[in-house]
Amino acid sequence: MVDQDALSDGESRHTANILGALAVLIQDRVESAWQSALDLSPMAAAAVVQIDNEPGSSIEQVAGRIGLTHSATVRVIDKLAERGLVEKDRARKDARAQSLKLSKAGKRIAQQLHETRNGVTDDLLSGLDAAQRKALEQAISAILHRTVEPGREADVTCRVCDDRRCTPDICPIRVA
Amino acid sequence: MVDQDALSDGESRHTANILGALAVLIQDRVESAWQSALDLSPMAAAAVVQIDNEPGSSIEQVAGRIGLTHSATVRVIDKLAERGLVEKDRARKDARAQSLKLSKAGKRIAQQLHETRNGVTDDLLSGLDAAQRKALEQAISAILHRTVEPGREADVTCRVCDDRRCTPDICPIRVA
DNA sequence: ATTATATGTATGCAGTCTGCATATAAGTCA
DNA sequence: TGACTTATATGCAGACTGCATACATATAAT
Repeated sequence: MVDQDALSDGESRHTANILGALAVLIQDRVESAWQSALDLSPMAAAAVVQIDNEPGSSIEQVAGRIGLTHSATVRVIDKLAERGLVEKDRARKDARAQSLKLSKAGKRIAQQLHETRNGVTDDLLSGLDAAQRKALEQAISAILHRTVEPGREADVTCRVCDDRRCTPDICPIRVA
Repeated sequence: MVDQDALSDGESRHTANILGALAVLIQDRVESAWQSALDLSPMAAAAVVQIDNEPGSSIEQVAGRIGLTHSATVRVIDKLAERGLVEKDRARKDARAQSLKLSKAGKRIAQQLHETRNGVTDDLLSGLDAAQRKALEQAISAILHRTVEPGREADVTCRVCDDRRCTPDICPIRVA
């Protein structure tokens, strides 16, 4: 039985499959390392990153950028606050909203979180030569640029990115 | 503050980060499509794929290949059996073990599951030209071949792969 | 054959994560 | 002032998971 895919090229069929396997591998390694080394769930890690990147954010804003409902985000941040990683302050301008920021311990966790994730992805790349890396960079950039729609999906896709490694002006998802 | 990564090349630092973002994107799209279109959790999908690939497997064997504990796998398969997707029969050789196989509906779901995942990854590749695809294939193959350790991690990484697109003799994780 | 051990399944229990519905507080506008 | 919107918080329920344990079956040693 032949499947009805858009791509008829047999080579690309294989490429698409191993691309999916690579995604599984990366997420498995990153998330299990976060859990075991830092006791952070995937969404807790995302919340930490977002509060680190945009101090003063409200819960609502963080929820939108990590792709959770508001109530789920309230609980994620509640747990982080109980652990002393996040500090809540009612904002001056709008007394409804929380103004979130990381404590010193939270900032430390944020750095470790990025190091952990970067350790995984750097290790994957470390066996490639310069030409292979350049080709990979170019292909990934093209994919992200073409397929990620701006707005919510872009934010959610970048929810755990390291902004020291991908500022908005070079992010293939953001760049025009 | 400069971080202490193995890779000092600034270009590779960016590449590693967007590689991580790509993994997030793929897993988000695949898993949310499975959930909304087929009502399958990520691990339920993996169990279906594994039973499809190796009919007659025991629960224990499936657990090992998808990376869950035995008890969690019992429940995943129990739910699939309740839905009529999986059929359990006590094996003849060993009356302790279940011999799992997919029902007709289960096989249909398995095909849809692969089509859904392939739809996501094919779409990502569809904007690349032949040279880019070839370079990507080659880089991903090199990464998987070098970094995935045989045995448990290999099995778990391949837990939702489409064996019509990646037979063991061409799988970069399996080949010597 | 009997007994001890190992293997495969199943289940009680608890903990985490999530979404929906709802309640409360605070801001906005007619 | 009153109606509406926005931001947060919480009760509730459901899904998923691991640990500890119970039970059945197989295997091996005596």
